[in-house]
Amino acid sequence: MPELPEVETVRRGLEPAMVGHVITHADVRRPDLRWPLPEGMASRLTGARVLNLRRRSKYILADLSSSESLLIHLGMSGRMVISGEAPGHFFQPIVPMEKHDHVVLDMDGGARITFNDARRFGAMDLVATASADAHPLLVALGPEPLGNVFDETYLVTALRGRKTPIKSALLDQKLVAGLGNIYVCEVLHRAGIAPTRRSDRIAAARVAALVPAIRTVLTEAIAAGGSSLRDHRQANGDLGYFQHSFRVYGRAGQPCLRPGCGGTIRRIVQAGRSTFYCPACQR
DNA sequence: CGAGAGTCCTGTGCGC
DNA sequence: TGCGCACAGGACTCTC
Repeated sequence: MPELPEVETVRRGLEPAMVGHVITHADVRRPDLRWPLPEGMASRLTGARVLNLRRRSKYILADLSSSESLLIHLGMSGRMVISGEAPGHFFQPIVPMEKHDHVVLDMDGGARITFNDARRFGAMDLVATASADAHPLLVALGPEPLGNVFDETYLVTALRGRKTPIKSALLDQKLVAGLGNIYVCEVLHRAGIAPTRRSDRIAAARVAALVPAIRTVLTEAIAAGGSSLRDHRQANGDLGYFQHSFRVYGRAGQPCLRPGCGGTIRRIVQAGRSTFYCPACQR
């Protein structure tokens, strides 16, 4: 699935097609994704103008002129595909309908937004804009890793007393919101911390070093348009290319890329998810 | 409460 | 070519 950089890339790609434009037609092609879609979704969207698109963690929020916000989560395999055109933008010719196209939005500028999600772990909901932050899916999320609240002091405090492996802690969206399996692996390699290490047994200085490592990896990944492995595309159809910058993810058996390390990347399983790391330079 | 396992769903790639 | 299995970028829900 899309992690924070992929979601941010999608959000940015949607902006020219959606922001300032009215949804002229909404086609809701099945009653549910991960959960039931909201009651009357198509009619509540039709005629609404998209005021802006924002991101919270791995969620996209479209604030509408109807005082509601459309909440979107891409799950593991969700994609937003833009076709048609918007004033000053040509995306691609309107694409024929495909399997797993679940929601289609036509904008008055001429763009069509198609939400496709094979595995249907994605979600959409409509919520009053004024209380969007209180939505059950958002209310317990931790700070944004690229925001001001997330800093060395916060992370040191948050990890204190946690016995869980640092990999699991960083995947916990209540601790910090937006990291997923790939970027946690990459961050831990850059910080030189073993993914299996107990969270409460990492020296404060090394925990502090995680903060710039997280910021750097996420920022670089956003600049690269995210990572395209299977499903992720930028909304304009382009592939992201941060996967070429992976130092550990998917590289089991290959040499560690840290200069002078000479170790070999290993794959282990933690909490049912693959972890990639270098046993030689991650401690 | 924290931590781990099970769960949802479909597609793909691999070994045989 | 077909079959079965492992695995996939998430995260909620249940159990201990």
